[in-house]
Amino acid sequence: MYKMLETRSVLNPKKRVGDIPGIKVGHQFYSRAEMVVVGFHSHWLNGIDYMGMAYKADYKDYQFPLAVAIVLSGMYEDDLDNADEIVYTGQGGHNLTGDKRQIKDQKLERGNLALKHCIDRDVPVRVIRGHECANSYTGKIYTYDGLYKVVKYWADKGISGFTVYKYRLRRVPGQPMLTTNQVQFVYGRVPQSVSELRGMVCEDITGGQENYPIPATNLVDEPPVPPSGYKYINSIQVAKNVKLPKAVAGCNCKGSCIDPRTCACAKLNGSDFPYVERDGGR
DNA sequence: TGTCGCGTGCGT
DNA sequence: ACGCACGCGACA
Repeated sequence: MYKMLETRSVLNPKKRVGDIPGIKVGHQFYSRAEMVVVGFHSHWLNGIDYMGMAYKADYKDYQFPLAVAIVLSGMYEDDLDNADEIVYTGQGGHNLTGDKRQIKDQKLERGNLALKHCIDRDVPVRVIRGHECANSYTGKIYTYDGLYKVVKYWADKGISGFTVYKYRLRRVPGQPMLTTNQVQFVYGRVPQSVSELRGMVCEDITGGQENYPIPATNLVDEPPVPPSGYKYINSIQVAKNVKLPKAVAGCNCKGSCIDPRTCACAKLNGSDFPYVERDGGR
């Protein structure tokens, strides 16, 4: 422990906004602790890493607390991950153990307040995604996916009926392509055989819920990392613990209410994808 | 596979 | 000094 503190003080004693020297987009960590050690994300449990009031003197004109990094692991039921666009759920009211669902209303404080303050002055946030990975000693791998900007936030009623704060993040352009789970969907092209697809990571990301399988390939990761942290319902990527509600009797939505969390009768209607499905995992 | 409980740095 | 938090390993 002393060593970790020492190391940390040597590497990046102070939190900072934006990139950390030596850690490029696509960098893979094998545990949360590794990120703590290099000061990339200074919590081993928290999703939101932010600079507290102590940093106020260093960054005049900025509102504090101010967020610098977040981790997406697919643990929050109200998250939506769409690669370049993310809807991230704030912290709090979360049942850390057991079913990992929301059990209380969230408040606009701590990390939630810190993310809100990022909007005011376009402060970019480092985004790290967690994937399941058999090769890692923790069974998980965490990848730096680049800087995102928080473009808006709002309060919402989450799936479990409690107030959650949501943050829409958009990836800053001009960065290397998403190296983690750069999953290229081959929807629309029927391969002669499965083996024809290079870098196949998943034969059907919908898990058989669609009429046609939607395979995904990954030509970037070495070895390829399959989509795992999230699951797909009606082609919509949702957190793992999202459960399909009962179909609304007599609903004639014909797929228009395509969010599976509000309507079980939503169907995939042709090529009309409400969310881009380029990104597989998490 | 799911659940449980210990775990610890950081912000207040 | 206290409480929070998107891990992690253990056990069944």
